[in-house]
Amino acid sequence: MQTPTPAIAPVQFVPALHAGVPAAAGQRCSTCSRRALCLPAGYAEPELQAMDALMFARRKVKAGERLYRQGENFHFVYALHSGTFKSVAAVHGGREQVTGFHLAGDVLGLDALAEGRHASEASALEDSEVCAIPYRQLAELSAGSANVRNAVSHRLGAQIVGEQRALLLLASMNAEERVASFLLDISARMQARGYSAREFHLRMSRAEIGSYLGLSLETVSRVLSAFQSQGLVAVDKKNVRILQMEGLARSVERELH
Amino acid sequence: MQTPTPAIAPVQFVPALHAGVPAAAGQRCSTCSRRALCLPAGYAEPELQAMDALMFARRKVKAGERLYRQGENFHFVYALHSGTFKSVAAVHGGREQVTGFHLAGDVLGLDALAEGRHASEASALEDSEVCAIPYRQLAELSAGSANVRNAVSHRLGAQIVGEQRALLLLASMNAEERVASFLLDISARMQARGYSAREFHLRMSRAEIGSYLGLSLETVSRVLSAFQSQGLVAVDKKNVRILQMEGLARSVERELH
DNA sequence: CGTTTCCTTGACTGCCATCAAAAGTGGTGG
DNA sequence: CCACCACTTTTGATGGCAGTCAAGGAAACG
Repeated sequence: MQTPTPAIAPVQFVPALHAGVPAAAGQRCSTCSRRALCLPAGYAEPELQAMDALMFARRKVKAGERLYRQGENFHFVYALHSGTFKSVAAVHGGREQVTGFHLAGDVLGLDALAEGRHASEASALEDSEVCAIPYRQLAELSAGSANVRNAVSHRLGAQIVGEQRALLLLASMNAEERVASFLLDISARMQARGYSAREFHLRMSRAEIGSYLGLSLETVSRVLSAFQSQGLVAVDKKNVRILQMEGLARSVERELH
Repeated sequence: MQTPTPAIAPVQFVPALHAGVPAAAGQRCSTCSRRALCLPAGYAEPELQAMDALMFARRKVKAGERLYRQGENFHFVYALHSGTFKSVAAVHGGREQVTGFHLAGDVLGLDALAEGRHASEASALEDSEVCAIPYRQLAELSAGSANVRNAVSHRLGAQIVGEQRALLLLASMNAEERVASFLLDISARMQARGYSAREFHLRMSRAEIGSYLGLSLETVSRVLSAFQSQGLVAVDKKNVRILQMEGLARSVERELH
């Protein structure tokens, strides 16, 4: 059997500053209030100091602005300090597909690892702040520290597992199960960030939820109305209050009739 | 805002041998015919020697046997030397969902990176051989070598991108587009391994294809029959011959009416 | 050779997309 | 402050795609 040339694209690191957008340089992880949620969770003092030494920039990103675009060269991973983002992949026919939503502490941009180019774009759903961490420097740091290696690996693994969960959702759930699953997911992530698990504000539109869940925006709206009339949730526009957490959970798991 | 305790589970490495199954120890990447396809693609001499020094085991896995199970502790990543595997995640209600198919050169088991436990199970679709590489040793190797780091990162990134592609498929394609997309994917991967892109043997059942594509097995069968009657493919049981590659590609992209 | 599993094809049903319209919301500028 | 416009959301009516149920046939397995 002939072995063709390896399919591994060399990762290009261009040591240029990211285009546009003023940035406050020199952020310190060691004094950051979001540290426990973020990439440096579990770092010891030496690694924290090393992260500090990177002196990476914190950028403000306004609602609707993009952090990176599909096909763009890979320079930075972005730690989401505050705000909300969506990831969007453009499909062949110009249509867009939302592949994920991101909250504070999430790390964006890892989908560029394979090809050295971003496979999706990330845009802000509200005014947000991100720490732009040069990936090459992070990789170098990981050579010297098992903690850094583990943290990066953990993020990558979490993204893989998260996408697998989304696959399960899309492949095997009906509309009600998908929407219930979505609400519970957001709820758990809000709680993990210290917010209420029972009441939160959705930053994304029905159309974006629908794209993410593989449903039309009308179906999302209808299911939310149905949940409301069943007394499971109270929905007022983008504000959601969960009234019966277990009822929602049952909506997800009731596929074994 | 209160920051809760970090959600990072410590990865447990138990230095025990993998249970059961006789194994031929001491494989050498440097003399392996699959090297160019596999994890060590792009390694230089020093890294190859280091991989050789791991002296990891090659295991034979018979059709139907499992490499690891959901929830099992993470010890090894598996480089698929020959054969075919499927990854399966069990959903809450006992139902199963195929999350991927794997061919020679693919690396299995990376979904355990996040939690230290496998998030899915891998079972062989035919008699196969895998190289069981102790992850802890691979991680240590990656501390010293940028090539090893890049190779591992590249695999992780490829898995992320691959799952994103599957998300797009499930969220936005109809049955014909999904099946066409599946056939083209298998075709491209066979070609990348030096086999014919136009004629191959599917190792998986219609039910497994359906689970992977989010379709019923009957629908998979019907779409294959339809493609056959359109002269796009010739299907005989599990043997597939692609007659009009462009026709299939058009089936995927014709969603912009 | 019998048994089991897999595949194909048909008939029917139902879930959800699509089309459509009305009501609500937010932003802008006169 | 209010009028105006664009956008989002909700709700209804309809139709189509694919799931489900069912049965016959083919292949694989022991």
